[in-house]
Amino acid sequence: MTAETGRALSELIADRALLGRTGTAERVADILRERIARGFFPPGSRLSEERIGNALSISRNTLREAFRLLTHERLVVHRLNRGAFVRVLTADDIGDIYRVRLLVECAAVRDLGEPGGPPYALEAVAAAVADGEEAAARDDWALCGTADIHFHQALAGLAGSERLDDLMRGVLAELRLAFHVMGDPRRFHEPYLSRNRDILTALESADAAGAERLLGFYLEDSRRQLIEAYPAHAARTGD
Amino acid sequence: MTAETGRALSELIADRALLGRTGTAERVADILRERIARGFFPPGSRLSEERIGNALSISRNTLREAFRLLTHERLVVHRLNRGAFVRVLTADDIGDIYRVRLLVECAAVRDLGEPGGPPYALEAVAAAVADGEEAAARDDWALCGTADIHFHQALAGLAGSERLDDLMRGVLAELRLAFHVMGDPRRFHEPYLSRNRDILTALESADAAGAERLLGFYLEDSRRQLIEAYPAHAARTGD
DNA sequence: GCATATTTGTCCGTATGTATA
DNA sequence: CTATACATACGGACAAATATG
Repeated sequence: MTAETGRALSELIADRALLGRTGTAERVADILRERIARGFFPPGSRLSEERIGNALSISRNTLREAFRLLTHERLVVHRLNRGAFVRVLTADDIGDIYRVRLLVECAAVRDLGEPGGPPYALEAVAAAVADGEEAAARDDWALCGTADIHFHQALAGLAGSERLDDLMRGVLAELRLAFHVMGDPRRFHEPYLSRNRDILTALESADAAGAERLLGFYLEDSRRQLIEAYPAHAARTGD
Repeated sequence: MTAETGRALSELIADRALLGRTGTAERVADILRERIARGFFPPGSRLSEERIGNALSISRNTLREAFRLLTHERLVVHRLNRGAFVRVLTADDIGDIYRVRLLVECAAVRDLGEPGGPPYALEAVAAAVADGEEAAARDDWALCGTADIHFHQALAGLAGSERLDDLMRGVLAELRLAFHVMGDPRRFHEPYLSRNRDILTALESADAAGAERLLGFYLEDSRRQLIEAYPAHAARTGD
């Protein structure tokens, strides 16, 4: 058992007290999803049915249902007769994720300029920008990464589509897997703080076209930086 | 048991011979997905664990895993302690589906005009148009609806994104649920045959902007027609 | 290459809680 | 209010595949 795995299991046991109510499988999936997002279960690690089932005091059948949920969110891969593993993204995955982001996020921002759309609801966007700046002030770069993801989720949310929200929630959760195989989160997240605020400012000035342009540059820069830094680690964890 | 349900169960038993190998739950989900798409299990019908499990000779645990898969595809809703039901779309759902279609399909077509994109791969689009025309010639309007969905899936596929393909596959499968509560499929599908071909022709002429414009009108007309015809049935099946 | 131990895949039977008649 | 039907979750069982020595 690795040190990370041991710590993750302690946290799981602590969470056990909270799952008394309804929908056990969904609750288990929620817990595992958060552990994966936080990096307690890093990409590539195996999710043992026996070990996690014992830690949470749930049956294998229930745990397997939770795995199914996470598999469909692409956070877990299921290899036949070998079990469940935390997904390891390829460089192609990252490219595809950014293709989706560029398409959806830019369209959501652009359509704000069209007549007949709902009134701007920038509260969530502004809150995410503030959270990111606050986290940076406290040198909490993991939290800053979370705020950045919330910022982009809020941008996509401006489209007002339940299905696009689901898509982006999933895609950005996947992207987090890539963050965990990158070192130096500060160097990766810090430069984008001010660019997030610039985009918010443009939106508040009703300059949808300007916001879209800034966002396009942002995503292209981010994609390039991530893909260039990625392969070194991918070679280690791929199979 | 209704007549439709009885027929569906016979078909399920016939399918039993095919699911001997691996991944039982996925195979069961495949079968149920096709039955739902074809309308053997119409929107609103209950999917009894015992009945279907007996018909397919599989255990409840395996069947429940199949239900989970379909639930995450939004084809099935799971009400706590009441079981699994084929989903009944609301008018809002249809509106959201068309918002996604407009955004994704138009962007996929538009980006074809940009430099550096992959070479046009219109084979699947052209094949879907031909399939639709052939089905119409044989008065098979269910098959014509299938071809129409394949046409739009192929359009979205021009973006070359695995995740967008998944999104559109799910969204268009949902849209099929709406088709099943509408009568007169001929009146609904026939007018769009020539419009599909017009879009294809524009793409073959490298006129991405023209294709995008035609597609936008198409989707707006289709959305309006569907939503106007929908509420009469929604009132009957909604709860 | 072979034998063993571990882990997963599938299924059953049962106890409990919930909604409906 | 009681009774019935059903879904949920559990624990145990066995076969099959994999990993380990």
